Amino acid sequence: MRTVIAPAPLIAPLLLKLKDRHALDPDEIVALEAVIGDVREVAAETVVIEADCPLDRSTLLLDGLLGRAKTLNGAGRQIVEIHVPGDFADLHSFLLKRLDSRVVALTTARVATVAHGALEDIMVAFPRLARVLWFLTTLDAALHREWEVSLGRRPALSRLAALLCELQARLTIVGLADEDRFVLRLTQAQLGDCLGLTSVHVNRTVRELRERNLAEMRRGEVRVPDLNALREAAEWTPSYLYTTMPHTFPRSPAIAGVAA
Amino acid sequence: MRTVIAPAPLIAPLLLKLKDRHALDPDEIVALEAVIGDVREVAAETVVIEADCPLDRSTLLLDGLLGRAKTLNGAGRQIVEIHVPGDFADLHSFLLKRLDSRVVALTTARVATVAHGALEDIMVAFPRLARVLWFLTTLDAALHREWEVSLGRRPALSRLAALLCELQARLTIVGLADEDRFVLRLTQAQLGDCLGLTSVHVNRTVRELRERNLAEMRRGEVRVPDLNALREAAEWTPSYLYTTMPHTFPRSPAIAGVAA
DNA sequence: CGAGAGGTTGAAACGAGTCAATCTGGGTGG
DNA sequence: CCACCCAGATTGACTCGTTTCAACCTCTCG
Repeated sequence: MRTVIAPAPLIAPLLLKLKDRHALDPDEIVALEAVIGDVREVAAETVVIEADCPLDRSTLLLDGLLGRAKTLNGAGRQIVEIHVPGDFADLHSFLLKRLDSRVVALTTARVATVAHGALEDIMVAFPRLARVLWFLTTLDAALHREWEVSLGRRPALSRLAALLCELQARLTIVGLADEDRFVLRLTQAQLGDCLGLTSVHVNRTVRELRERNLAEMRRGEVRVPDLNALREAAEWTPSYLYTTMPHTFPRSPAIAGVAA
Repeated sequence: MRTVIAPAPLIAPLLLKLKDRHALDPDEIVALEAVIGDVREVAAETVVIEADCPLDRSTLLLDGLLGRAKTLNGAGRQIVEIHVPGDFADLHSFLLKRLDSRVVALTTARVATVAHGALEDIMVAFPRLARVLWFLTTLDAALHREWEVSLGRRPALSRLAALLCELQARLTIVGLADEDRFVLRLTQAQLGDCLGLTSVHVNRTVRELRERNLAEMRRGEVRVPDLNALREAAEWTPSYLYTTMPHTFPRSPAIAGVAA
Protein backbone atom coordinates (compact mmCIF):
# COMPACT_ATOMS: atom_id res chain seq x y z
CA MET A 1 0.00 0.00 0.00
CA ARG A 2 1.20 3.43 -0.95
CA THR A 3 0.27 6.71 0.50
CA VAL A 4 -1.04 8.79 -2.35
CA ILE A 5 -1.36 12.52 -2.23
CA ALA A 6 -4.85 12.60 -3.71
CA PRO A 7 -5.83 15.63 -5.74
CA ALA A 8 -8.19 17.80 -3.73
CA PRO A 9 -11.62 16.49 -4.67
CA LEU A 10 -14.43 18.80 -5.62
CA ILE A 11 -15.97 18.27 -2.27
CA ALA A 12 -12.85 19.13 -0.29
CA PRO A 13 -14.55 22.06 1.44
CA LEU A 14 -17.58 19.91 2.29
CA LEU A 15 -15.33 17.29 3.80
CA LEU A 16 -13.45 19.89 5.81
CA LYS A 17 -16.74 21.25 7.08
CA LEU A 18 -18.02 17.81 8.05
CA LYS A 19 -14.78 16.56 9.54
CA ASP A 20 -14.66 19.62 11.73
CA ARG A 21 -17.68 18.24 13.59
CA HIS A 22 -17.93 14.52 12.88
CA ALA A 23 -15.60 11.61 12.31
CA LEU A 24 -16.03 10.19 8.80
CA ASP A 25 -15.11 6.72 7.63
CA PRO A 26 -13.32 6.35 4.30
CA ASP A 27 -16.42 4.51 3.02
CA GLU A 28 -18.60 7.42 3.90
CA ILE A 29 -16.27 9.84 2.19
CA VAL A 30 -16.31 7.76 -0.96
CA ALA A 31 -20.09 7.64 -0.83
CA LEU A 32 -20.27 11.40 -0.45
CA GLU A 33 -17.98 11.93 -3.38
CA ALA A 34 -20.12 9.64 -5.50
CA VAL A 35 -23.20 11.64 -4.82
CA ILE A 36 -22.01 14.70 -6.70
CA GLY A 37 -23.79 15.27 -9.98
CA ASP A 38 -23.34 18.00 -12.60
CA VAL A 39 -21.03 20.85 -11.82
CA ARG A 40 -21.75 24.22 -13.34
CA GLU A 41 -20.56 27.76 -13.06
CA VAL A 42 -22.97 30.62 -12.44
CA ALA A 43 -22.44 34.34 -12.77
CA ALA A 44 -22.81 36.84 -9.95
CA GLU A 45 -26.36 37.97 -9.24
CA THR A 46 -27.79 34.98 -11.09
CA VAL A 47 -30.68 33.07 -9.56
CA VAL A 48 -29.39 29.58 -8.83
CA ILE A 49 -32.59 28.14 -7.39
CA GLU A 50 -35.93 29.85 -7.66
CA ALA A 51 -38.28 29.89 -4.67
CA ASP A 52 -41.48 27.86 -4.56
CA CYS A 53 -40.56 25.47 -7.36
CA PRO A 54 -40.68 21.71 -6.79
CA LEU A 55 -37.19 20.38 -6.23
CA ASP A 56 -35.73 16.89 -6.52
CA ARG A 57 -32.11 17.82 -5.95
CA SER A 58 -30.00 19.92 -3.67
CA THR A 59 -27.15 22.21 -4.57
CA LEU A 60 -23.67 22.08 -3.10
CA LEU A 61 -21.49 25.15 -3.31
CA LEU A 62 -17.96 24.33 -4.44
CA ASP A 63 -16.53 27.76 -5.01
CA GLY A 64 -17.64 31.36 -4.64
CA LEU A 65 -20.46 32.69 -2.51
CA LEU A 66 -24.20 32.16 -2.64
CA GLY A 67 -26.94 33.91 -0.73
CA ARG A 68 -30.42 32.87 0.25
CA ALA A 69 -32.72 35.80 -0.29
CA LYS A 70 -36.32 36.76 0.30
CA THR A 71 -37.82 39.78 -1.36
CA LEU A 72 -40.39 42.26 -0.13
CA ASN A 73 -42.13 44.43 -2.68
CA GLY A 74 -41.34 47.79 -1.24
CA ALA A 75 -38.23 47.11 0.73
CA GLY A 76 -35.90 45.22 -1.58
CA ARG A 77 -34.33 41.93 -0.65
CA GLN A 78 -33.10 40.48 2.58
CA ILE A 79 -30.33 37.94 2.35
CA VAL A 80 -30.98 35.51 5.18
CA GLU A 81 -27.79 33.46 4.92
CA ILE A 82 -24.52 33.51 3.06
CA HIS A 83 -23.16 30.21 1.83
CA VAL A 84 -19.48 29.51 1.66
CA PRO A 85 -17.84 26.64 -0.22
CA GLY A 86 -18.78 23.30 1.32
CA ASP A 87 -22.29 24.46 2.18
CA PHE A 88 -25.40 22.93 0.76
CA ALA A 89 -27.51 25.86 -0.36
CA ASP A 90 -30.75 23.99 0.02
CA LEU A 91 -30.29 20.73 1.82
CA HIS A 92 -33.58 21.43 3.54
CA SER A 93 -35.31 21.07 0.18
CA PHE A 94 -34.70 17.34 0.65
CA LEU A 95 -37.55 17.48 3.16
CA LEU A 96 -39.42 20.63 2.26
CA LYS A 97 -39.49 19.87 -1.50
CA ARG A 98 -39.45 23.54 -2.35
CA LEU A 99 -37.71 26.64 -1.04
CA ASP A 100 -39.23 29.56 0.77
CA SER A 101 -36.35 31.75 -0.38
CA ARG A 102 -34.42 31.93 -3.60
CA VAL A 103 -30.74 31.13 -3.88
CA VAL A 104 -28.67 33.75 -5.67
CA ALA A 105 -25.01 33.75 -6.64
CA LEU A 106 -23.30 36.63 -4.87
CA THR A 107 -20.07 36.15 -6.81
CA THR A 108 -19.17 33.95 -9.71
CA ALA A 109 -19.67 30.51 -8.25
CA ARG A 110 -19.31 26.84 -9.01
CA VAL A 111 -22.08 24.59 -7.78
CA ALA A 112 -22.77 20.86 -7.95
CA THR A 113 -26.08 19.11 -8.16
CA VAL A 114 -26.95 16.37 -5.69
CA ALA A 115 -30.05 14.34 -6.48
CA HIS A 116 -32.36 13.74 -3.54
CA GLY A 117 -32.52 10.11 -4.57
CA ALA A 118 -28.76 9.83 -4.20
CA LEU A 119 -28.98 11.38 -0.74
CA GLU A 120 -31.71 8.93 0.12
CA ASP A 121 -29.41 6.07 -0.94
CA ILE A 122 -26.36 7.10 1.03
CA MET A 123 -28.47 7.69 4.12
CA VAL A 124 -29.77 4.14 3.88
CA ALA A 125 -26.30 2.76 3.28
CA PHE A 126 -24.68 4.95 5.94
CA PRO A 127 -27.21 5.89 8.59
CA ARG A 128 -24.63 8.03 10.32
CA LEU A 129 -24.55 10.25 7.28
CA ALA A 130 -28.25 10.91 7.72
CA ARG A 131 -27.44 12.38 11.10
CA VAL A 132 -24.62 14.40 9.63
CA LEU A 133 -26.92 15.88 6.99
CA TRP A 134 -29.60 16.59 9.56
CA PHE A 135 -26.93 18.26 11.62
CA LEU A 136 -26.06 20.51 8.69
CA THR A 137 -29.64 21.73 8.45
CA THR A 138 -29.74 22.50 12.16
CA LEU A 139 -26.49 24.40 11.74
CA ASP A 140 -28.21 26.58 9.15
CA ALA A 141 -30.91 27.31 11.69
CA ALA A 142 -28.27 28.32 14.24
CA LEU A 143 -26.80 30.77 11.74
CA HIS A 144 -30.24 32.20 11.10
CA ARG A 145 -30.70 32.74 14.84
CA GLU A 146 -27.49 34.67 15.13
CA TRP A 147 -28.47 36.82 12.16
CA GLU A 148 -31.76 37.56 13.84
CA VAL A 149 -29.83 38.89 16.80
CA SER A 150 -27.74 41.05 14.50
CA LEU A 151 -30.72 42.36 12.57
CA GLY A 152 -32.81 42.95 15.65
CA ARG A 153 -30.33 44.24 18.18
CA ARG A 154 -26.90 45.08 16.88
CA PRO A 155 -26.15 48.59 15.63
CA ALA A 156 -24.65 48.90 12.18
CA LEU A 157 -21.03 48.74 13.28
CA SER A 158 -21.24 45.56 15.29
CA ARG A 159 -23.66 44.10 12.79
CA LEU A 160 -21.06 44.35 10.06
CA ALA A 161 -18.34 43.26 12.45
CA ALA A 162 -20.36 40.19 13.40
CA LEU A 163 -20.84 39.27 9.76
CA LEU A 164 -17.12 39.53 9.14
CA CYS A 165 -16.41 37.43 12.23
CA GLU A 166 -18.82 34.74 11.07
CA LEU A 167 -17.42 34.61 7.56
CA GLN A 168 -13.87 34.58 8.86
CA ALA A 169 -14.68 31.61 11.07
CA ARG A 170 -16.65 29.67 8.48
CA LEU A 171 -14.10 30.30 5.76
CA THR A 172 -11.34 29.23 8.12
CA ILE A 173 -13.06 25.91 8.68
CA VAL A 174 -12.93 25.18 4.96
CA GLY A 175 -9.41 26.51 4.59
CA LEU A 176 -10.26 29.77 2.89
CA ALA A 177 -9.41 32.35 5.53
CA ASP A 178 -6.54 33.33 7.73
CA GLU A 179 -6.77 34.83 11.16
CA ASP A 180 -5.94 38.23 9.75
CA ARG A 181 -7.23 38.23 6.19
CA PHE A 182 -9.57 36.61 3.71
CA VAL A 183 -11.08 37.18 0.31
CA LEU A 184 -14.61 38.56 0.26
CA ARG A 185 -15.86 39.79 -3.08
CA LEU A 186 -19.15 41.24 -1.99
CA THR A 187 -20.39 44.66 -3.01
CA GLN A 188 -21.49 47.08 -0.32
CA ALA A 189 -25.02 46.77 -1.67
CA GLN A 190 -24.91 43.00 -1.15
CA LEU A 191 -23.58 43.50 2.35
CA GLY A 192 -26.46 45.89 2.95
CA ASP A 193 -28.89 43.22 1.80
CA CYS A 194 -27.41 40.88 4.40
CA LEU A 195 -27.35 43.43 7.17
CA GLY A 196 -30.67 45.16 6.65
CA LEU A 197 -28.83 48.38 5.85
CA THR A 198 -28.54 50.58 2.79
CA SER A 199 -25.37 50.47 0.74
CA VAL A 200 -24.75 54.09 1.71
CA HIS A 201 -24.76 53.25 5.37
CA VAL A 202 -22.66 50.15 4.79
CA ASN A 203 -20.13 52.41 3.17
CA ARG A 204 -20.03 54.65 6.23
CA THR A 205 -19.83 51.66 8.50
CA VAL A 206 -16.95 50.17 6.54
CA ARG A 207 -15.17 53.45 6.95
CA GLU A 208 -15.77 53.48 10.68
CA LEU A 209 -14.50 49.92 10.97
CA ARG A 210 -11.33 51.03 9.22
CA GLU A 211 -10.96 54.19 11.32
CA ARG A 212 -11.25 52.16 14.49
CA ASN A 213 -8.64 49.72 13.21
CA LEU A 214 -11.05 46.83 13.47
CA ALA A 215 -11.09 45.74 9.84
CA GLU A 216 -10.08 47.01 6.46
CA MET A 217 -12.12 46.08 3.41
CA ARG A 218 -10.65 46.85 0.03
CA ARG A 219 -10.67 45.33 -3.40
CA GLY A 220 -12.47 42.17 -2.35
CA GLU A 221 -10.20 41.50 0.59
CA VAL A 222 -10.79 41.86 4.30
CA ARG A 223 -7.86 42.51 6.60
CA VAL A 224 -8.35 42.07 10.31
CA PRO A 225 -5.48 43.47 12.38
CA ASP A 226 -6.81 42.01 15.64
CA LEU A 227 -9.48 39.36 15.39
CA ASN A 228 -10.16 39.41 19.10
CA ALA A 229 -10.81 43.12 18.98
CA LEU A 230 -13.22 42.68 16.09
CA ARG A 231 -15.04 39.95 17.97
CA GLU A 232 -15.32 42.10 21.03
CA ALA A 233 -16.70 44.99 19.03
CA ALA A 234 -19.34 42.67 17.62
CA GLU A 235 -19.93 40.87 20.90
CA TRP A 236 -19.45 37.78 18.81
CA THR A 237 -18.43 34.25 19.70
CA PRO A 238 -18.26 31.20 17.46
CA SER A 239 -20.26 29.06 19.84
CA TYR A 240 -23.29 28.94 17.54
CA LEU A 241 -21.12 27.46 14.79
CA TYR A 242 -20.64 24.28 16.81
CA THR A 243 -17.12 24.07 15.50
CA THR A 244 -14.23 22.25 17.09
CA MET A 245 -11.84 24.94 15.94
CA PRO A 246 -10.34 26.96 18.78
CA HIS A 247 -12.80 29.60 19.96
CA THR A 248 -10.18 32.10 20.91
CA PHE A 249 -7.00 33.23 19.27
CA PRO A 250 -3.88 34.13 21.13
CA ARG A 251 -3.35 37.85 21.29
CA SER A 252 -0.74 38.65 18.72
CA PRO A 253 2.66 38.28 20.40
CA ALA A 254 4.19 41.54 21.48
CA ILE A 255 6.14 42.50 18.40
CA ALA A 256 7.87 45.23 20.34
CA GLY A 257 9.16 42.54 22.67
CA VAL A 258 10.68 40.63 19.77
CA ALA A 259 12.36 43.74 18.46
CA ALA A 260 13.79 44.60 21.85
CA MET B 1 -63.66 -3.62 19.73
CA ARG B 2 -65.29 -0.39 20.77
CA THR B 3 -64.74 3.03 19.46
CA VAL B 4 -63.65 5.11 22.35
CA ILE B 5 -63.73 8.88 22.38
CA ALA B 6 -60.24 9.17 23.75
CA PRO B 7 -59.52 12.10 26.03
CA ALA B 8 -57.39 14.61 24.18
CA PRO B 9 -53.88 13.37 24.86
CA LEU B 10 -51.20 15.68 26.13
CA ILE B 11 -49.64 15.70 22.74
CA ALA B 12 -52.82 16.67 20.89
CA PRO B 13 -51.27 19.88 19.58
CA LEU B 14 -48.16 18.03 18.46
CA LEU B 15 -50.29 15.52 16.58
CA LEU B 16 -52.28 18.30 14.94
CA LYS B 17 -49.07 19.96 13.89
CA LEU B 18 -47.63 16.76 12.47
CA LYS B 19 -50.81 15.58 10.78
CA ASP B 20 -51.08 18.90 9.04
CA ARG B 21 -48.00 17.95 7.03
CA HIS B 22 -47.57 14.17 7.23
CA ALA B 23 -49.75 11.10 7.37
CA LEU B 24 -49.23 9.23 10.64
CA ASP B 25 -49.97 5.58 11.32
CA PRO B 26 -51.73 4.67 14.58
CA ASP B 27 -48.55 2.84 15.58
CA GLU B 28 -46.52 5.93 15.11
CA ILE B 29 -48.96 7.98 17.15
CA VAL B 30 -48.80 5.49 19.99
CA ALA B 31 -45.03 5.59 19.83
CA LEU B 32 -45.03 9.36 19.97
CA GLU B 33 -47.33 9.37 22.96
CA ALA B 34 -45.09 6.92 24.74
CA VAL B 35 -42.09 9.14 24.36
CA ILE B 36 -43.43 11.86 26.64
CA GLY B 37 -41.67 12.05 30.00
CA ASP B 38 -42.24 14.37 32.96
CA VAL B 39 -44.69 17.18 32.58
CA ARG B 40 -44.13 20.34 34.54
CA GLU B 41 -45.47 23.83 34.76
CA VAL B 42 -43.22 26.85 34.54
CA ALA B 43 -43.94 30.47 35.38
CA ALA B 44 -43.71 33.33 32.94
CA GLU B 45 -40.22 34.72 32.41
CA THR B 46 -38.62 31.60 33.81
CA VAL B 47 -35.65 30.05 32.04
CA VAL B 48 -36.77 26.62 30.84
CA ILE B 49 -33.52 25.59 29.22
CA GLU B 50 -30.27 27.39 29.71
CA ALA B 51 -27.94 27.95 26.77
CA ASP B 52 -24.63 26.12 26.40
CA CYS B 53 -25.43 23.32 28.85
CA PRO B 54 -25.11 19.70 27.76
CA LEU B 55 -28.56 18.27 27.01
CA ASP B 56 -29.83 14.71 26.82
CA ARG B 57 -33.50 15.53 26.35
CA SER B 58 -35.71 17.82 24.38
CA THR B 59 -38.68 19.84 25.59
CA LEU B 60 -42.15 19.73 24.11
CA LEU B 61 -44.48 22.63 24.74
CA LEU B 62 -47.97 21.50 25.74
CA ASP B 63 -49.56 24.74 26.76
CA GLY B 64 -48.61 28.41 26.92
CA LEU B 65 -45.88 30.15 24.99
CA LEU B 66 -42.12 29.79 25.05
CA GLY B 67 -39.47 31.92 23.41
CA ARG B 68 -35.94 31.21 22.31
CA ALA B 69 -33.79 34.14 23.25
CA LYS B 70 -30.24 35.35 22.80
CA THR B 71 -28.89 38.17 24.88
CA LEU B 72 -26.44 40.93 24.00
CA ASN B 73 -24.78 42.82 26.81
CA GLY B 74 -25.76 46.31 25.88
CA ALA B 75 -28.84 45.74 23.81
CA GLY B 76 -31.06 43.45 25.84
CA ARG B 77 -32.48 40.24 24.46
CA GLN B 78 -33.64 39.20 21.04
CA ILE B 79 -36.28 36.51 20.92
CA VAL B 80 -35.53 34.51 17.79
CA GLU B 81 -38.61 32.30 17.75
CA ILE B 82 -41.88 31.94 19.59
CA HIS B 83 -43.07 28.43 20.36
CA VAL B 84 -46.72 27.53 20.42
CA PRO B 85 -48.22 24.34 21.88
CA GLY B 86 -47.12 21.31 19.88
CA ASP B 87 -43.67 22.75 19.21
CA PHE B 88 -40.47 21.20 20.40
CA ALA B 89 -38.52 24.03 21.93
CA ASP B 90 -35.19 22.40 21.30
CA LEU B 91 -35.51 19.40 19.06
CA HIS B 92 -32.26 20.49 17.46
CA SER B 93 -30.50 19.75 20.74
CA PHE B 94 -30.91 16.11 19.76
CA LEU B 95 -28.09 16.75 17.30
CA LEU B 96 -26.37 19.81 18.64
CA LYS B 97 -26.25 18.54 22.24
CA ARG B 98 -26.46 22.06 23.61
CA LEU B 99 -28.35 25.21 22.73
CA ASP B 100 -26.98 28.43 21.35
CA SER B 101 -29.96 30.29 22.79
CA ARG B 102 -31.88 29.95 26.00
CA VAL B 103 -35.51 28.92 26.14
CA VAL B 104 -37.72 31.16 28.28
CA ALA B 105 -41.36 30.85 29.23
CA LEU B 106 -43.22 33.87 27.87
CA THR B 107 -46.41 32.97 29.73
CA THR B 108 -47.17 30.34 32.31
CA ALA B 109 -46.52 27.17 30.37
CA ARG B 110 -46.70 23.40 30.61
CA VAL B 111 -43.83 21.49 29.10
CA ALA B 112 -42.97 17.82 28.74
CA THR B 113 -39.57 16.21 28.71
CA VAL B 114 -38.58 13.88 25.89
CA ALA B 115 -35.39 11.93 26.39
CA HIS B 116 -33.06 11.85 23.41
CA GLY B 117 -32.73 8.13 23.94
CA ALA B 118 -36.46 7.71 23.51
CA LEU B 119 -36.34 9.73 20.30
CA GLU B 120 -33.50 7.55 19.12
CA ASP B 121 -35.64 4.48 19.77
CA ILE B 122 -38.75 5.60 17.93
CA MET B 123 -36.69 6.73 14.97
CA VAL B 124 -35.21 3.25 14.72
CA ALA B 125 -38.61 1.62 15.11
CA PHE B 126 -40.34 4.07 12.77
CA PRO B 127 -37.86 5.50 10.29
CA ARG B 128 -40.57 7.73 8.85
CA LEU B 129 -40.74 9.50 12.18
CA ALA B 130 -37.08 10.39 11.86
CA ARG B 131 -37.96 12.27 8.71
CA VAL B 132 -40.88 13.93 10.43
CA LEU B 133 -38.65 15.15 13.25
CA TRP B 134 -36.00 16.33 10.83
CA PHE B 135 -38.78 18.14 8.99
CA LEU B 136 -39.72 19.91 12.21
CA THR B 137 -36.22 21.27 12.64
CA THR B 138 -36.17 22.55 9.07
CA LEU B 139 -39.50 24.22 9.74
CA ASP B 140 -37.89 26.10 12.61
CA ALA B 141 -35.24 27.31 10.20
CA ALA B 142 -37.93 28.52 7.81
CA LEU B 143 -39.50 30.53 10.62
CA HIS B 144 -36.14 32.02 11.45
CA ARG B 145 -35.71 33.11 7.83
CA GLU B 146 -39.03 34.90 7.79
CA TRP B 147 -38.14 36.65 11.03
CA GLU B 148 -34.88 37.77 9.49
CA VAL B 149 -36.90 39.42 6.73
CA SER B 150 -39.08 41.12 9.31
CA LEU B 151 -36.16 42.30 11.40
CA GLY B 152 -34.11 43.40 8.45
CA ARG B 153 -36.65 44.92 6.12
CA ARG B 154 -40.13 45.41 7.50
CA PRO B 155 -41.03 48.67 9.21
CA ALA B 156 -42.54 48.42 12.67
CA LEU B 157 -46.16 48.24 11.56
CA SER B 158 -45.80 45.37 9.12
CA ARG B 159 -43.29 43.71 11.40
CA LEU B 160 -45.88 43.46 14.14
CA ALA B 161 -48.56 42.57 11.61
CA ALA B 162 -46.40 39.75 10.24
CA LEU B 163 -45.86 38.37 13.73
CA LEU B 164 -49.58 38.35 14.37
CA CYS B 165 -50.20 36.65 11.02
CA GLU B 166 -47.67 33.98 11.80
CA LEU B 167 -49.04 33.30 15.26
CA GLN B 168 -52.60 33.25 13.97
CA ALA B 169 -51.65 30.66 11.36
CA ARG B 170 -49.57 28.49 13.66
CA LEU B 171 -52.14 28.61 16.43
CA THR B 172 -54.87 27.73 13.94
CA ILE B 173 -52.98 24.61 12.93
CA VAL B 174 -53.07 23.38 16.51
CA GLY B 175 -56.65 24.46 17.06
CA LEU B 176 -55.94 27.49 19.20
CA ALA B 177 -56.93 30.38 16.93
CA ASP B 178 -59.86 31.50 14.87
CA GLU B 179 -59.70 33.46 11.68
CA ASP B 180 -60.69 36.60 13.55
CA ARG B 181 -59.39 36.19 17.08
CA PHE B 182 -56.97 34.36 19.32
CA VAL B 183 -55.48 34.54 22.77
CA LEU B 184 -52.01 36.05 23.03
CA ARG B 185 -50.83 36.87 26.51
CA LEU B 186 -47.60 38.62 25.63
CA THR B 187 -46.55 41.94 27.10
CA GLN B 188 -45.57 44.74 24.79
CA ALA B 189 -42.03 44.44 26.11
CA GLN B 190 -41.95 40.78 25.07
CA LEU B 191 -43.29 41.68 21.66
CA GLY B 192 -40.55 44.26 21.42
CA ASP B 193 -37.98 41.58 22.19
CA CYS B 194 -39.36 39.55 19.29
CA LEU B 195 -39.54 42.44 16.88
CA GLY B 196 -36.32 44.25 17.66
CA LEU B 197 -38.30 47.24 18.91
CA THR B 198 -38.68 48.98 22.25
CA SER B 199 -41.86 48.44 24.25
CA VAL B 200 -42.66 52.12 23.77
CA HIS B 201 -42.60 51.79 20.04
CA VAL B 202 -44.54 48.53 20.16
CA ASN B 203 -47.19 50.43 22.05
CA ARG B 204 -47.41 53.07 19.35
CA THR B 205 -47.47 50.40 16.67
CA VAL B 206 -50.26 48.52 18.41
CA ARG B 207 -52.23 51.73 18.44
CA GLU B 208 -51.62 52.32 14.75
CA LEU B 209 -52.74 48.76 13.98
CA ARG B 210 -55.95 49.49 15.84
CA GLU B 211 -56.46 52.87 14.21
CA ARG B 212 -56.07 51.30 10.80
CA ASN B 213 -58.56 48.61 11.72
CA LEU B 214 -56.02 45.90 11.08
CA ALA B 215 -55.92 44.31 14.52
CA GLU B 216 -56.99 45.06 18.05
CA MET B 217 -54.88 43.81 20.95
CA ARG B 218 -56.35 44.05 24.39
CA ARG B 219 -56.23 42.09 27.58
CA GLY B 220 -54.34 39.16 26.12
CA GLU B 221 -56.55 38.78 23.11
CA VAL B 222 -56.00 39.69 19.48
CA ARG B 223 -58.97 40.50 17.26
CA VAL B 224 -58.48 40.59 13.53
CA PRO B 225 -61.41 42.13 11.68
CA ASP B 226 -60.04 41.19 8.25
CA LEU B 227 -57.23 38.67 8.13
CA ASN B 228 -56.57 39.26 4.46
CA ALA B 229 -56.10 42.96 5.10
CA LEU B 230 -53.65 42.23 7.91
CA ARG B 231 -51.71 39.88 5.68
CA GLU B 232 -51.55 42.45 2.93
CA ALA B 233 -50.32 45.09 5.34
CA ALA B 234 -47.56 42.73 6.42
CA GLU B 235 -46.87 41.44 2.93
CA TRP B 236 -47.20 38.07 4.55
CA THR B 237 -48.05 34.65 3.18
CA PRO B 238 -48.06 31.31 4.99
CA SER B 239 -45.97 29.62 2.32
CA TYR B 240 -42.95 29.35 4.60
CA LEU B 241 -45.01 27.39 7.11
CA TYR B 242 -45.35 24.50 4.67
CA THR B 243 -48.84 23.92 5.94
CA THR B 244 -51.66 22.20 4.10
CA MET B 245 -54.18 24.59 5.60
CA PRO B 246 -55.75 26.91 3.06
CA HIS B 247 -53.43 29.78 2.27
CA THR B 248 -56.19 32.26 1.70
CA PHE B 249 -59.40 32.97 3.49
CA PRO B 250 -62.58 33.95 1.76
CA ARG B 251 -63.31 37.61 2.14
CA SER B 252 -65.87 37.83 4.90
CA PRO B 253 -69.28 37.34 3.30
CA ALA B 254 -71.18 40.57 2.80
CA ILE B 255 -73.05 40.80 6.07
CA ALA B 256 -75.18 43.54 4.59
CA GLY B 257 -76.23 41.01 1.97
CA VAL B 258 -77.38 38.56 4.64
CA ALA B 259 -79.35 41.25 6.41
CA ALA B 260 -80.97 42.40 3.19
C1' DC C 1 -10.06 56.75 -23.80
C1' DG C 2 -14.82 56.08 -22.75
C1' DA C 3 -18.33 53.66 -20.16
C1' DG C 4 -20.38 51.71 -16.36
C1' DA C 5 -20.45 49.52 -11.95
C1' DG C 6 -19.42 50.36 -7.57
C1' DG C 7 -17.63 53.36 -3.96
C1' DT C 8 -17.80 57.97 -1.43
C1' DT C 9 -19.69 62.05 0.45
C1' DG C 10 -23.04 65.75 2.09
C1' DA C 11 -27.56 67.56 3.55
C1' DA C 12 -32.06 66.85 4.90
C1' DA C 13 -35.88 63.78 6.35
C1' DC C 14 -37.69 60.23 9.11
C1' DG C 15 -38.42 56.16 11.88
C1' DA C 16 -37.33 54.39 16.17
C1' DG C 17 -35.07 55.07 20.68
C1' DT C 18 -34.70 57.35 25.16
C1' DC C 19 -36.24 59.41 29.18
C1' DA C 20 -39.64 60.46 32.14
C1' DA C 21 -44.16 61.15 33.72
C1' DT C 22 -48.90 59.46 34.07
C1' DC C 23 -52.65 56.21 33.66
C1' DT C 24 -55.00 51.68 34.22
C1' DG C 25 -56.67 47.39 35.72
C1' DG C 26 -56.26 43.34 38.28
C1' DG C 27 -54.69 41.32 42.50
C1' DT C 28 -53.94 41.63 47.57
C1' DG C 29 -54.07 42.40 52.39
C1' DG C 30 -56.10 44.68 56.16
C1' DC D 1 -65.06 45.43 50.83
C1' DC D 2 -62.09 48.78 49.67
C1' DA D 3 -57.65 51.17 49.64
C1' DC D 4 -53.43 50.13 48.10
C1' DC D 5 -49.92 48.38 45.02
C1' DC D 6 -47.57 47.39 41.02
C1' DA D 7 -46.76 45.56 36.47
C1' DG D 8 -47.86 46.94 32.27
C1' DA D 9 -49.78 50.30 29.11
C1' DT D 10 -49.79 55.04 27.44
C1' DT D 11 -48.21 59.51 26.16
C1' DG D 12 -45.10 63.58 25.14
C1' DA D 13 -40.71 65.80 24.06
C1' DC D 14 -36.39 65.22 22.52
C1' DT D 15 -32.40 62.64 20.54
C1' DC D 16 -30.11 59.70 17.49
C1' DG D 17 -29.15 56.23 13.95
C1' DT D 18 -30.30 55.21 9.47
C1' DT D 19 -32.42 56.35 5.10
C1' DT D 20 -33.04 59.09 1.18
C1' DC D 21 -31.64 61.72 -2.55
C1' DA D 22 -28.34 63.42 -5.27
C1' DA D 23 -23.95 64.45 -6.74
C1' DC D 24 -19.36 63.09 -7.60
C1' DC D 25 -15.37 60.07 -7.65
C1' DT D 26 -12.53 55.95 -9.03
C1' DC D 27 -11.51 51.99 -10.50
C1' DT D 28 -11.54 48.26 -14.15
C1' DC D 29 -12.29 46.59 -18.51
C1' DG D 30 -13.06 46.73 -23.38
